[in-house]
Amino acid sequence: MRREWYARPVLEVARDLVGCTLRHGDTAGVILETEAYHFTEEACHAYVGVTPRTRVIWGPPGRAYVYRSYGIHALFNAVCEADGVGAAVLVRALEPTDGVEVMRARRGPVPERELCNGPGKLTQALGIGLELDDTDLVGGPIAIGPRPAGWEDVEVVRTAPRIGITRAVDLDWRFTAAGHRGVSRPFPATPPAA
DNA sequence: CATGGGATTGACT
DNA sequence: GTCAATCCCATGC
Repeated sequence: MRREWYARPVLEVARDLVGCTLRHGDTAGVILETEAYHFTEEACHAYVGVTPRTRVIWGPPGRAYVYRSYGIHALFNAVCEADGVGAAVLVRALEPTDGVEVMRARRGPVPERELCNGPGKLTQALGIGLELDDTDLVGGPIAIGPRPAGWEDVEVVRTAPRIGITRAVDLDWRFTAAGHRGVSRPFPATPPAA
């Protein structure tokens, strides 16, 4: 994708990312689930302003924000909106397409469906580590491409509140591919009010 | 300089 | 269902 593609409202990018291909080296998968984060809401790391940790989120769009969660896992985000605006999309789950054998080697003996069905799992499967923080998604080691054959018309569902956060939990900023519900975790206990 | 918490996962009861 | 692991860094004294 070109840089302008990322320089849009973060909710649009989060929605459009579902069905796209995420690639690193010989491994790749189709994005099944995303969450949007914006500096105006408390759950976003950038909420606190520009710090050494959040510098990348506030930077130019089309770059990777990779950070360590719970001291153990690397989570991958695509930085969005204009330079100077703190916004990013967290990729929560993939359907593996390329390099499945490599993924299996990295992930260990887990069921096929658990290779990439979580934000920390997919980074491990694709070999995305903290050293790729602040790398470019335009011509860099990590790339995001358009929807592959068979995914052009995937239905994107704006689902439920985001997962694993303790603040701003009321925002429905999570998107999934229809038919792949609960790819990373079971649906939140409280589904969106009908 | 010390402390507390987090956008998670996997193992165990 | 519950709980520990583990480290970066923001915050407060």
